[in-house]
Order: sequence, then C-alpha cells, then structure tokens
Amino acid sequence: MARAGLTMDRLARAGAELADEVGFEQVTVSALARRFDVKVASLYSHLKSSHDLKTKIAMLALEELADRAGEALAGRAGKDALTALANVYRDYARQHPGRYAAAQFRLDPKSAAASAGGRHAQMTRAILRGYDLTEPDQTHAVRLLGSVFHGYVSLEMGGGFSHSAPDTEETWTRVLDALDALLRNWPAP
Amino acid sequence: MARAGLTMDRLARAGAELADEVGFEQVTVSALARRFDVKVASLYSHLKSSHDLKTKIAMLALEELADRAGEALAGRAGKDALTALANVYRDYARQHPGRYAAAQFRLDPKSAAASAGGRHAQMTRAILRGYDLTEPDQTHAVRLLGSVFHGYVSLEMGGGFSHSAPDTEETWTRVLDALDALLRNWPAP
DNA sequence: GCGGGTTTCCTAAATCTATTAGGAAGATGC
DNA sequence: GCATCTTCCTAATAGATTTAGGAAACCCGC
Repeated sequence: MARAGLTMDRLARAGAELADEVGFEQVTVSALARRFDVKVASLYSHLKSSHDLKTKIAMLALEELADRAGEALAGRAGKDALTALANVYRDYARQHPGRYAAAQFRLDPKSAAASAGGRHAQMTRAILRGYDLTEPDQTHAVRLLGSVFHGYVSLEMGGGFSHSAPDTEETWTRVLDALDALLRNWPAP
Repeated sequence: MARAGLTMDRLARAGAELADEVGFEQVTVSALARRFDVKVASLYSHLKSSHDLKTKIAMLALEELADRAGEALAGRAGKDALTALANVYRDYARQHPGRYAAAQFRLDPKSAAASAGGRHAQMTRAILRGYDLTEPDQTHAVRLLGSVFHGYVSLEMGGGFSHSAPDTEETWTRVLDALDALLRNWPAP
C-alpha cells in the first residue's frame, strides 16, 4: 500500500483550508480523510481526536494571525499601528473566515499556553506605547481593543450590522478614529 | 401510549436549559429526547431538524435578553443606562452561558427578521439619546457599543483575559467609563 | 542488501447522531 | 361514536467518532 505521507502539520493545514471552504464547524475527521483519499481510521495515527484536530487548526490560525500582525506592526506607531493591527484581524477574517472562526476556538489551558495567544496580547500592548497610558489603564485598554476588534469583526461577519446605511466600511474607520481619540484622552478613574 | 405533551415551546425551553448545562454546541436532538424520556424520532413531529432546534433556542435567548434589557433601561439615561444595558449582557452570559452562546447563533434572514434582534439594536440606540450624537455617528456608535459588549463578554468568558491583574471586574467598570467619556466627546470626522 | 523494529495505513466493528417512512394509539370535533 | 388529526412509536438508512488488531512500508544498523 502506498503511503499518503500524512503528518499532523499537513492535516492541520488541510483542515484550515477545509474550514475556509465549508466553515470551521463542518471540519470533520471524515471530511479530512476524504480529502487525502485515505480511510478515516488512518488519521488516528496522527491525531488523538476530532477535538485535537480542531485545536491544531486553531493554533495554526493563531500563529498565522500573529505573524501577519507582527509584519503589519513593524515600523508603525500610534494611530497608524492601531489601524494596521485592526485591519489585520478584519482582513484575515474576511479572507479566511474558517480560520478566523478556528482562532476563536476555546483552547484548553495547556494548548492556550503553547499558542500564539500571548503574542497577540503583546502586540496589542505594543500599540499602546504610542499613547500615554500606564498600568493598570494599559491593561484595561488592551482588553478594550481586543474586545472591539473581535466584537466588530464577529458581528460584521455574522451579519449583525444588517445592510443599512452607513456602510460598515465607513463605520470601521470612524470606530478606529474614536478609539484613537479615546486612547489619546483616556479618562482618569 | 401515554403522551409526553411536547411542544416546540417546551422543547426550546428545555434545549436552553440543556445548553446552559452542557454548552450550546452539545445540544442535540438525541439529548433532548432523552431528557423528555421519549424516542428521538418523536421530536421530529415538532421540529424540522437539529438546525431548527438551535434556531428556536437562539430566538428564545434573544427574547429573554431583550426583555431583561428593556427592564434594565426603564427610567435610566446617560451613563446609568449604558452601564445597565452592558451589565444585562454580561450578567446574562454568566448566568446562562449556553443561552448566551445560542444568542450568537447565526440565524437565517427569515428567522433573524422574526427575532428580537431588532429590539436589541433599538435599545442600544436608545442609550445614545442621552448623548449628543446625530446620524451617521449614532449608527457608528451603536455598532461600536455592540462590538464592545459582545467582544468583551465573549473574550472574558473564553478566558481570553487570563487571570492576571487587574481583575476583569475592574476593567469592566473602566471600560464603561471610557465608553461614556468617548460618547460624550465623540470625535468629529 | 537484509532482518528487526517502528510507523502508517488498512479492515472491522461499536457507538452515537440525524433523519425519513410508515403505523398505531390518543385526542378532538361533530 | 366515528372520522380525523396529532403525537408518539418501531424500523431503517446514513454519516461521524473512535478503538482494536493486522499487514505492508519505511528506516537503521549491520
């Protein structure tokens, strides 16, 4: 029997593609086996469970996203950096909806620690260097930014912003303007 | 054979309870049948599919949430209203994580139109009456608030804010302070 | 280049979920 | 009390997950 040359890495990568095509929810060990033209049971030499597969796809997406964010942030500061990072998340979600959904997958503590999650927090924090915030306000602001990025992207993609005017493109730029203004003028406790 | 007295409504209600207990993802027609001590096929006299069940649970959650929001908003304005509404979402998510996840379920356009989704948008908009915003900034602000509420709650519940200091309670109040400040001082385009 | 050990893939089988078809018993209305 | 509709059932199909155990392919040292 010729071997298919499967590895965990290739499975995660193919799983990510599959997620973009049919949605992260629909990523299944069976579908993946089909894609490699291999019997389902064969995949269990490479992954422990369906949950394990999803975890690996999630971690791949988090890495990709962190890489993009790192690139986007290089050489930028202040509002420029804010906009760049925000757009990385939004663009990634639009280009790779399945992967973006995967990045939202709830990881167990061990996987979370090994994931690129920490890099994301660090990069959001890096943005704030361009603003005049000290702890604990810096952490508050990091959490606010994370909330807005994630919340906006997920509502927009879920159709939560309906179809009405003004368009979401305009809102996005105005929201980033507003965040910039807020960070420059963070209220005292 | 004695009848179990199933109705779509009771199924949705029981499904919501089940979601809170085991997670919305794990809500299954089979599990629901078990809970009513009835054969799986019997449920198909009341619902079209598993997806249909999830839709009904989502709409139930959206109604409950809108009812709570409506109560919380009565007689309040300005920052008081902002805080009240924000806390409704957060508290609901904590008390009923499965239902809250259900409320995030992506509805088809017909169900979405029949859902309480519109009431939610209206209530967020109502908050802004206490601030000096006109269109299209009002819509931008509605979307920002929705993003923050949803994003914060979902990151917090997903463990995205780790466990480090400062605690998320403090961040939450400071984020609401910041939003209030931002709305009172919305930047010109 | 050959024998042994490991890895990868297979067949087979159990279990769970979703869904449909068709039947029988309970409820309802006249 | 009969006809009809509804609700629940049995039976069956199909797909997903997961485990057990086997055989061929690959790799390593000799």
